[in-house]
Amino acid sequence: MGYVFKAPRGTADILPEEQAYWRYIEEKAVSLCRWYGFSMISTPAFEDAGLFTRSVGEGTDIVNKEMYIFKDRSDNELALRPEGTASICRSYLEHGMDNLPQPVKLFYFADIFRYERPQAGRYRQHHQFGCEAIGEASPMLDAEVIHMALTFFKSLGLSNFSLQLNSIGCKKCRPAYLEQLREYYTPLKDQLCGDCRTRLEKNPLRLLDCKKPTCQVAADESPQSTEYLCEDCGQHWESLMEYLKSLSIEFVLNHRLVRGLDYYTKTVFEIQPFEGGSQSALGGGGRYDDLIGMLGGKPTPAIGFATGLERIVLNLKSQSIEVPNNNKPALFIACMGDQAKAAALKIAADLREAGVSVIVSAGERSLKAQLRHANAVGAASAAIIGDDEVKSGTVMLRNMETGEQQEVQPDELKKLSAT
RNA sequence: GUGAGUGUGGCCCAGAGGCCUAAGGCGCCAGGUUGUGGCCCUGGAUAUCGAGGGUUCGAAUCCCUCCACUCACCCCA
Repeated sequence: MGYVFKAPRGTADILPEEQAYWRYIEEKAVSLCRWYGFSMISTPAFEDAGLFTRSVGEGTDIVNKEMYIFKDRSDNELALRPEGTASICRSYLEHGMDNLPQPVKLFYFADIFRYERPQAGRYRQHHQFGCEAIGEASPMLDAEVIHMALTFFKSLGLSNFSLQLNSIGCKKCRPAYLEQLREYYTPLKDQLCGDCRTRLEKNPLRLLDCKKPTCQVAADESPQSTEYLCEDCGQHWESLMEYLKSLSIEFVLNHRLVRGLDYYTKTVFEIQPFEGGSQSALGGGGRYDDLIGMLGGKPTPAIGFATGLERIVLNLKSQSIEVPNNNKPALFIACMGDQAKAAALKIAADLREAGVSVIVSAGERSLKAQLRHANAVGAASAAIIGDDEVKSGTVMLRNMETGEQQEVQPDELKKLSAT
């Protein structure tokens, strides 16, 4: 391994043998989005850093210590996107999508960058599939997005997860709740960890998801946000649960689920695998009714969801879920002699035009070696072309499964369908 | 940021001061009679033993420093 370059820490090559998983996931996602009426959108991998500091929040870990910030040659402060939603909202505003029929439903695949210590299921560059429904406040949409997320995982064959759900209110009712939290926690201050003492001042919500045992004990007894919702949020919350019920969606009411981004309002949810702890969430999302406004748009409610593809692959593997592999060629052409090579090339070209996947053996190898290769790549059939075949204008077609072979006209090969 | 573990050919790994000019398996290449795969057999290529320094007559094996990777914590996907 004395090479000069390697993939930077926290990044990974997705090798050919891995790609089947990725295609499997992407194809499911795309067709699912069509069923739910979402259209695909792509946005740049980097944006003005301010977009994220403003939307994700100054006090969040993502902005504080995980964002890839850099200045370009014109001194613009840019950041590799640390999440997907902010960019989508920026694009929504920039392209006047508020003039489209609402809600505007968008989905995306995006590389996400966060400067973190890598470990299982966590990378500095990872990939998310996400969707956002912008411009409608109804909890129907919350239910639909949640339903879509769950359907997505189920359609992949995953069932080893639970839906964690909570409502964290809005800017009207949250201050009162935060006040309750402070009142509750302040007498307990001495039992809290250092982080939580500062959270008490800066971001009391985050007190709830601290992992330290002593802090957890405190969190168990803490006031619950759903008890302090305002009229509007309370109604929203109740209806959402009704809708979920009518969709037969089970969930775990997790009053300590608060999520790490500042822009969430009302509904928040996370999909958590049964194994792997809380740091291995498959996906998560929630409502962000104030975000578009924070970015300079008129008040526009929205809800979204995102999931990490690496973590899905991890789960597909741990659940031993098989994914289709379409990489095997229908035909491998072995050839010997200059004339045969030219003929092989021509036949392959014609077959591909006819929709048959073909690999032509190139180079100077023995027939034995060529067939070994045919076997290794999993070709269903092999065509052998040598001097005899060149003379007669035929090819020897060999079934790689049974070993049977027969002389056929090149055109016959078009019957071989791609597998 | 913090803590723990690991670093030997493309991959998995043996090896614990001299028998290592480094074993084995997988994979790769070639051959087992002339144009035939998958099994089997034979042969072959590929290792500055993570890097640098030190101890020693002698180090992959001991010590130091650094680097990388992995896992965990924080937090998220």
